[in-house]
Amino acid sequence: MATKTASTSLTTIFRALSDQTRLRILNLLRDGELCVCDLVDVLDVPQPTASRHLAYLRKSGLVLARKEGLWHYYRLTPSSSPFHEKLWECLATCEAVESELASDRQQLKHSPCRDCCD
Amino acid sequence: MATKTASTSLTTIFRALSDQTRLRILNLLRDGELCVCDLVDVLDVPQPTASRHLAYLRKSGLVLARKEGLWHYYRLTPSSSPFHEKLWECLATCEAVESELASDRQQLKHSPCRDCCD
DNA sequence: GTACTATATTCGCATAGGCGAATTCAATAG
DNA sequence: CTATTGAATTCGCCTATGCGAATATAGTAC
Repeated sequence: MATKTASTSLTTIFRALSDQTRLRILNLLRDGELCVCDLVDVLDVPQPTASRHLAYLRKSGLVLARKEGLWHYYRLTPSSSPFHEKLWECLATCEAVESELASDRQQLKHSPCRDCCD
Repeated sequence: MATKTASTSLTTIFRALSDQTRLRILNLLRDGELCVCDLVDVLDVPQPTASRHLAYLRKSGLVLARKEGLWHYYRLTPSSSPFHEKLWECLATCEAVESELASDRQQLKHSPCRDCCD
């Protein structure tokens, strides 16, 4: 199973971005770390769905997790290569293409859960 | 089928990049346009495979095709938005991550078919 | 210990998408 | 017209992956 890991790392990363829910998660994390409840709230998806996609993003190395009591905070992995840096720059331009991404972040600002976790 | 087109255009593009063969094709096209026979030669894949992936890239808007007699030339779609531009910049950094992409382009320089088509 | 809460994982199912093989289409040459 | 060549498409088959539902885990409070 791990035989082709090395040669497929880039495709794994792009595949992580090829799902609307994961793209929305990554876009939301651009503002800083969020707990799963924040994401569930803004994305309006079942909690297991959010967790599943976060697991995918963790495995592909795009996000990092941090536990604090019951809350698990996720954040974007800091860029560690020119590729990684360009990828985040590319992510930052996605909002201009899809309005849903922009409205997600707008909603985040007014989220009551966001305030309590901050 | 076209109901969710608008909300999935970004994911469609990232999915196009999430396949190793398509990634190799896009990377090769960074040097300029190539015909299908060039790609088949360098990628070492069956011709229908190359055509199938090129069709995918065409539909996702990442490449443009041009006919000239029997030959079909493909090239990267010129960037038309900040997102598109960043995506190509990101593509340009992929070679440093995966050596296969770099060796593909090396091979292209020595390809006899490349010379005949040029 | 039990109860509660936040998150993660598993299961079963359905769809998407990749591949090899064969076929078809398109353009040129004779 | 036929033959040839470059490219595209179709057909089965198989694997990957997304989802909803249910369950499990982990941490806190009592």
